[in-house]
Amino acid sequence: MFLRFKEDVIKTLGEYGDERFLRESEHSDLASTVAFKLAKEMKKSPKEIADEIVEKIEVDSDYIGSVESTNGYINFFASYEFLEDTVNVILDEDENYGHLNAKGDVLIEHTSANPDGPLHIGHIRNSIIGDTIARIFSKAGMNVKTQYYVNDMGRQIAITVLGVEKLGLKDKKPDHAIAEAYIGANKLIETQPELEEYVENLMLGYEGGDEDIVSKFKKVVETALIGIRQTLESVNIKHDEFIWESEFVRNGYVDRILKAMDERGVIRKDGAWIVELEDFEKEIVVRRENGTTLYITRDLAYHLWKNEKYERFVNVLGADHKLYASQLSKLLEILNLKPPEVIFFEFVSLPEGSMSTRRGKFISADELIERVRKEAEKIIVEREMPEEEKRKITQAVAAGAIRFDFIKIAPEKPMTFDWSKALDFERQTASYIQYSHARACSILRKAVEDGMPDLDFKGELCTAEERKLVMILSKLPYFIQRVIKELRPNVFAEYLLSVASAFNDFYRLHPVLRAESELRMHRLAIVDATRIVLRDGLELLGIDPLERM
RNA sequence: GGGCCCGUGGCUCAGCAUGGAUAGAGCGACGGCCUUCUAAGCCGUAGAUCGCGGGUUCAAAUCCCGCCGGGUCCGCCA
Repeated sequence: MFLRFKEDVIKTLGEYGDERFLRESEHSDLASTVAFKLAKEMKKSPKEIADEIVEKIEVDSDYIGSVESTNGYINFFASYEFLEDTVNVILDEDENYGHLNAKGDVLIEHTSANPDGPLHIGHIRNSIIGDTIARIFSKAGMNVKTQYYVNDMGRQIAITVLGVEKLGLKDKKPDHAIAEAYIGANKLIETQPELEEYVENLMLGYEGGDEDIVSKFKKVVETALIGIRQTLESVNIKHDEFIWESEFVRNGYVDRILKAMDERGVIRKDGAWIVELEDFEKEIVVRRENGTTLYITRDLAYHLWKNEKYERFVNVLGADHKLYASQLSKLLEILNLKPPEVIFFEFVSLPEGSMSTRRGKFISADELIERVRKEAEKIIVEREMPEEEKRKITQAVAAGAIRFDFIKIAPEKPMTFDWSKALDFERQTASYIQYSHARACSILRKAVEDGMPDLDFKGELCTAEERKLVMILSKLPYFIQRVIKELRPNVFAEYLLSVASAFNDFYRLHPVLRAESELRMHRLAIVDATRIVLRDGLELLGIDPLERM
């Protein structure tokens, strides 16, 4: 709705309707700073210019209530009709509100952690960003698939195979058992360097398709993935597909990409196959002298495959992959293929330094979830409700707290993990939003108990807090659009927080159930519209919108 | 050594793309609010040379240059 208001403002401004000069503002619903820009060339003060523009323009939009010139700003205010349309459209479209009619097949690749152990709190940042982006793209109307690219050909997996052979698998959650084998094997190699050669041979055998070795690798990778999937599920994340790196060796895509590069004449065959990237002053080896491929070769093949199947493909990657990703993109461009759009996120580190699966120095996502759940339990024990419901709420609150804690931070910000903060429910904004939603549900539930309520929003009944709340509700589609354009899901978290906050301001000052007739219907409509936006917004963040808590 | 990212109240962050109206939240601190729709809530107070130094501009947290501090990358590893 806000999007149309904005369009109307641009139209109304005519030749001055440059979107770049529009600002959301506390002084109005939308402000233009165009007068400031014109001041110099027109040799007049911004105030004079703004006055003149406001004088000149004709408003031909039901959504613009008034236009004012203040200190050089041109301030636009939404009309009652805009507010009414907003509430009515939300109530009418319900779960479809926020749909942008965006089209196209989109692939979002996220998490893609090496299957050599459990996900740690750095991986989960990746997962949460990826999953949230996928939900928001999907909401906008795109056909979204999510993929986990399984690095099954890595040295780590070969080492883990060695570990499982030498040390066996402990009886614990599968991904944790795998990590133990991996860490143990690394220690073995340190004391027995001759094992290196064995690892080399495993890798060669796997790429070559040696049946015995292939089945060993498969078992290790699948075991790890069982545990990883469980972890992801506990924070409401589910991938549509798991794509194994080795598939591209076996299905011919690796050969195709090598051939394509060869035909472009960019390969120098010097025993190994080498591509020179002048921009990077670097030589990239894409095929070893012994005929085996490298990680980047398979990744190129994967992206050739993405090019054939999808219109847009987005990767969520740790910032340590920046240089690598730009080299991959450059190679794809040389081949006339589209490079991926990438969301980079900075590291999650521990107070004592960075994490490492190999050294066993990490906090697993499972541990985080478990401890946050225990903390949430402490609050819920005091409530009177069935045990089953308490369990469900605890899980939803814990998963929500974790997801929100990660998603609210801009991806480019490095994070230092702090247990005391992660477990502090006073500062858990997710449960604050869930709680606001539960409050809205509670009011509506009681209204229904009093008999089927009528909802009837009237613009002229709006108080300042109601007007502000409805304006914010009108921006859901606008924020969905922004996330899609900017690939920054944290702005959506910020938005949802503002919805909850505006609702709480309204809640404090405006009794709903005790209000009479017209006012009651008006406020019930606001509550219901807010409920819808909070519910859908929470779902976009992968947080369960609880009706009671 | 070079590239990229971060540096905003005591703490965690938003704002920076597209410069503009008194720099916004939350936590923590202090003082209040449960006979009123869920107190996982609400209200109020204190607290900021926006890392430092220059520059551009009528106007800089935002753009440019230099520096400082932290992170990260620079394999015929993945």
